[in-house]
Amino acid sequence: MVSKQSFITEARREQIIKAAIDVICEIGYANVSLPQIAKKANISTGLISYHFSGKDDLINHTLMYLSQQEWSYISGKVGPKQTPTEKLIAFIEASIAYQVTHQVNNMALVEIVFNARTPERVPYYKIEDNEKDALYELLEEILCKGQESKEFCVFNPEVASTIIKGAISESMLNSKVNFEEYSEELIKIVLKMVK
Amino acid sequence: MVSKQSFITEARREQIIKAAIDVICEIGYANVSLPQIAKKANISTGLISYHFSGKDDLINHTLMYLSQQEWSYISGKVGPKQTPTEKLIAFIEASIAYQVTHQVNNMALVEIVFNARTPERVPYYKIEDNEKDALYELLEEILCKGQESKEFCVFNPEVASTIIKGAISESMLNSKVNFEEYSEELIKIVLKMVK
Amino acid sequence: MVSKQSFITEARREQIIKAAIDVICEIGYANVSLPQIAKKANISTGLISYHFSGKDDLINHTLMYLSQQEWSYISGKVGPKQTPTEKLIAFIEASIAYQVTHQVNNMALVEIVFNARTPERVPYYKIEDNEKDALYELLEEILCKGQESKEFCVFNPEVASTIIKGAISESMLNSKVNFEEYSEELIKIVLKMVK
Amino acid sequence: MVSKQSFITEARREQIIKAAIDVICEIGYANVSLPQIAKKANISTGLISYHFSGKDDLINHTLMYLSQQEWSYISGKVGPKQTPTEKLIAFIEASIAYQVTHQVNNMALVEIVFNARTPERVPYYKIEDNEKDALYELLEEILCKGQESKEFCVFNPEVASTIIKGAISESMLNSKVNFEEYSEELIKIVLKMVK
DNA sequence: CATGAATGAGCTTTCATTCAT
DNA sequence: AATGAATGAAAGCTCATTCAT
Repeated sequence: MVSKQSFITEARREQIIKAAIDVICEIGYANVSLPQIAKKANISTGLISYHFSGKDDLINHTLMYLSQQEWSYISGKVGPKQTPTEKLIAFIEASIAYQVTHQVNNMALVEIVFNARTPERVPYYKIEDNEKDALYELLEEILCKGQESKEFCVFNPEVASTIIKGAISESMLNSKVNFEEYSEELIKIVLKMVK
Repeated sequence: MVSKQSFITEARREQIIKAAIDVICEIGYANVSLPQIAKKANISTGLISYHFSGKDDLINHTLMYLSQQEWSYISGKVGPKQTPTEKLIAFIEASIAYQVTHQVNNMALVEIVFNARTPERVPYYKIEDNEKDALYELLEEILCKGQESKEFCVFNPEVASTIIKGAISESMLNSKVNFEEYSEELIKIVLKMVK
Repeated sequence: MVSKQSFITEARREQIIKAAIDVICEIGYANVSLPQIAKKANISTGLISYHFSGKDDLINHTLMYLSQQEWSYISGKVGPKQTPTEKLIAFIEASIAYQVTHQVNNMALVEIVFNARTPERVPYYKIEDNEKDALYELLEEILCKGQESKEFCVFNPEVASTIIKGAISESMLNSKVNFEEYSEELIKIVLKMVK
Repeated sequence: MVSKQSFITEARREQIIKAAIDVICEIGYANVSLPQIAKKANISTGLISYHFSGKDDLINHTLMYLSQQEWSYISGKVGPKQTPTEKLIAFIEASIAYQVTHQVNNMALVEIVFNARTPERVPYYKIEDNEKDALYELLEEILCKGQESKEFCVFNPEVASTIIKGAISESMLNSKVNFEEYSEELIKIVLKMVK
């Protein structure tokens, strides 16, 4: 049983994280401040410090929250599929769909990953993150399984997964792109690539 | 004729821009401040305000500088090539080579594009930038020419260029990637894709 | 009869006071905060506010506690002695011994006396404090009795007591001092002074 | 030649230090804040940070300023005297006179010494400070010279100097004390002690 | 052209205190 | 009697910018 107190705390923490996500999207990571997050959440600034050990801690928890959301969405779509080809298609479709249906989440994730740094000033995008890598590993695993079963041809799976991930990420940046069309085309090209 | 004053001014501006690039790489866009750039350039903070109308202005000029550097490097490699296939290969090779030989420039460019926002809080990565688009257009042009000359098969050139650009960008984020190998593999796969 | 409730209350209050003494020694009066005292006592911050009307109230009770400890220690050693000379020696010995055997208490006392102020910003070391003055009065009484009985020569007892008190206090500040030697020497000199 | 710029800076630094001294006396070390010092000096808070690297730095410079003031006053009175006895008398007279004529300085010095701590939380009164020790050494030197010339009798000079220093310091704390009388009496007693 | 002095706003963090439970 | 949640104020510090020189 979860005590009432820890329930309140958990609810508050999630409320703060969601406010952080909104503010990050609206004004950008570089301009985010605790007072603005507090304002968005209609609480006092001090309450954020009460529930998180500091700004870094809040950002890290927000990143974890966002990574888990993305992971559970995509892996949920891929899991039920049987063959590597089906899984690969599902992976691409789900990845792009997530960017459309969870725009705010996706944008906040990008903002954090490309802006946050460790206290030693190492950029987050140069660190190995479990959740981020989890999606990479899922994709690589699909590609390898496909090669083992001879459904896919011979290619370097790591390079291929990087290409696919890059193509997915890039779609967000090209405002001219129609996501449905892009998704279909990307699947066609990728299938041509791996078959 | 360029006056002596404007010559000094130009030299100063470039000195400041280069210092800004270094500092952005070292501590990240979100942590950059004019005093730190001034320190790196061994000048007073006020001098930056004298040569640029503000922090935003300096960032914008730095971005333009970086975009032009990248553009001239890549287009310089692509230009001499004759056939679309050769041009495509040269584009990919040059793009990845630039990331390796101009790491600091590339990193600063990424930092700015993914962090800076207009005064209205619109992220730079959602705006159409002339220089950024210039590379996109060059790539799309290569692809279209190749399709016209029947060297390339039928595919949506906009989607394809987004995929290629994404694959190039992503390489920077995957620390495990060996750039030479990645470049070769990517060319193979892209050729398979377009042929 | 003391009720169970007030017994618990008293125990809590002493627990908090002792935690306050420890924290004051460790980080200094100027840096002390209720949360840190609560942490040291393994209780919630709110509980301190429940048992004391505020931070000032806690400090005042801590000061009273420390003054009483010192007073009972020293007066306990002096009381049994018979002659003024014996009492004077006992006073000096006990005063210096207390600083050695109750270092933490002594240090916390000094920290509070030299740092705390009334709400009107009057420093505690400029106020007449009953317990602090009690020791002064004891010493002056000894000196006067000795003059009355002709054991001591003629001198201004108030000045002499201030000198003796100062010599005792100062010993704490000179890290080179060996307390046993200092105590012996001080007694010699004081006896020479009063005889 | 001192440049005009460094002159302005020096004047500002001294102005800030003097404001700090006043505020420390008025509200006590534990309550001092940069905004209050700035208010007293009629400048912005940021300007203090511009001239000093931080609050600690300002406090340290204030302490140095106060120590040097005291040292130059006392050593200035002692220096011209010829015999150890004369020097000893001058030392005591000057020490107590300084406390009377420079009450604010003396109080601020006491506040800092008894309240400030290093970043590692070591109290200043447990550290060896050059200026503080300078006065101690001057006194000990006087005592030793007097013993060498047989003007003074045999005693432990370190203990004696601690006693004298303590007697001087304590005078500040006893509000009943008349300083002139105290000075005279103390000299009498000390001379009796050393002769 | 260049500097150093100066300001005011903003940030992160900590604190004393209150209150519902 | 005791806790945890919450607030508002204040702290130290850094910043972007301006300005006199």
